[in-house]
Amino acid sequence: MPRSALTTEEIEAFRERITDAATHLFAEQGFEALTMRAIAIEIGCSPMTAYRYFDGKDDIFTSVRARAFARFADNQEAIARAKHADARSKLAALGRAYIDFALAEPDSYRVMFELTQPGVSADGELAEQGLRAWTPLYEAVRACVAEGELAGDPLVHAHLCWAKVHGLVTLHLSGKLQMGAGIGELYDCVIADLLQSVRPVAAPA
Amino acid sequence: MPRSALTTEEIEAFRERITDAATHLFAEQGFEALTMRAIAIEIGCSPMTAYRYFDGKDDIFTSVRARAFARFADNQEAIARAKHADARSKLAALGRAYIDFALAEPDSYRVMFELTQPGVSADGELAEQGLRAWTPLYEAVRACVAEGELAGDPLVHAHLCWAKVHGLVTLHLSGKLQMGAGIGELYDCVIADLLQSVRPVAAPA
DNA sequence: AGTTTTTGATTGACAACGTAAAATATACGA
DNA sequence: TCGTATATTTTACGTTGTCAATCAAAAACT
Repeated sequence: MPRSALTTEEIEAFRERITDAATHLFAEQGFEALTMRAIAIEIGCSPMTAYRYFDGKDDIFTSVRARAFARFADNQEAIARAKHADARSKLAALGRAYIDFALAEPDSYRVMFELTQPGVSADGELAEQGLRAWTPLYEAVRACVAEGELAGDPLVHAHLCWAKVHGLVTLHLSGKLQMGAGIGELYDCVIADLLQSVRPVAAPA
Repeated sequence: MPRSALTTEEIEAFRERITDAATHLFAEQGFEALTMRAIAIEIGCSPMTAYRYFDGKDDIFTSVRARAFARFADNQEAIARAKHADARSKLAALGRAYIDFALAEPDSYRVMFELTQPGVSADGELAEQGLRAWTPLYEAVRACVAEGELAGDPLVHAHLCWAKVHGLVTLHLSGKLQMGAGIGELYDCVIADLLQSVRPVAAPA
């Protein structure tokens, strides 16, 4: 019949090459340099070749985001696997790692959270890696509940912890913070605040 | 000599018309619909006319962002002017108003914080309105310090408060929160956490 | 072996984008 | 009325994402 159809592995390999090129271009020269033709040059093929492996540019970008989430999830999972004195210090370590990752790779963090346009499907690889990235923090908070360090709903408190680090990182990366130096102190405080909020507190008004 | 040059007021009026049209287009059909030619149609003139009043599309977009910040600043200042029982309840009210604004006008909030590309100048109308929007929160925290509700650096704590509400709102608007309902509870908790963090606490580890 | 058929990759083209340059319209001082 | 400085439009160029048509290659059947 036909020329031997591409294996699933071959397809996945090519998808990975394209995602690699796109990730590289984005990290190197920013979003507006992420072009179909630029990707094609990087790959060494025609601009239309990518269309056989992706639905279009948005799909490629979604793949880039999923990869960024995957690397972030790897990072968080590694911290979660490491030994910690107790649940609270584990949570603090996860928060530190979260911030460190975002500041070490601001482009990755931006592509994960900032350039999110509505209309992307909630399922697929992106959702899966996003869940992976979120799980360590959630489990750490649940552990704090199990050890009696936390009174309320773990889901609520985990979201609160996430919002604190995410908010500070986002404001920092977009240049909104008014304090030039002393940012380190600010991050210390947000970590301390993470731990403080998981102590039993009076019910909110 | 020449045909009478445009007055400063006329120029400002035209700039406002363009900003109006751009704001409207963005809120109505999203970012990708914000086009030079679409603005021109909305205004009723040629696509190149806007270039006499703005440096280009980025400049127009910056003006849209400045306007969004201005409306947000108006909102915050109104809350700050109102009467409150004490400094802590004033801070809580500002936090509530922050969240309410962001959820009521997600497009405005997004244009303020999400689509921020590096390279925009830090001065001008945008920076001015951004400062206006930030000041009420900062002053409220400073008042908490003055009333002995807060031990540390007001600048640090104000940034922390900002990060908390901004982080939660941003995660919510980008669809990252895992809790379908119960979001109201989450926002209640972040407000409570705002107040809790301005109580004297032990020095961070 | 030669032809057909199926699949992958390329080329060409199109509409839309931002915007530089050239051309045109407009209104006042002479 | 005419000249000139200013406001606006027209034209055009390079780039973008992507559809349609074309090309290339390789396995299967005659």
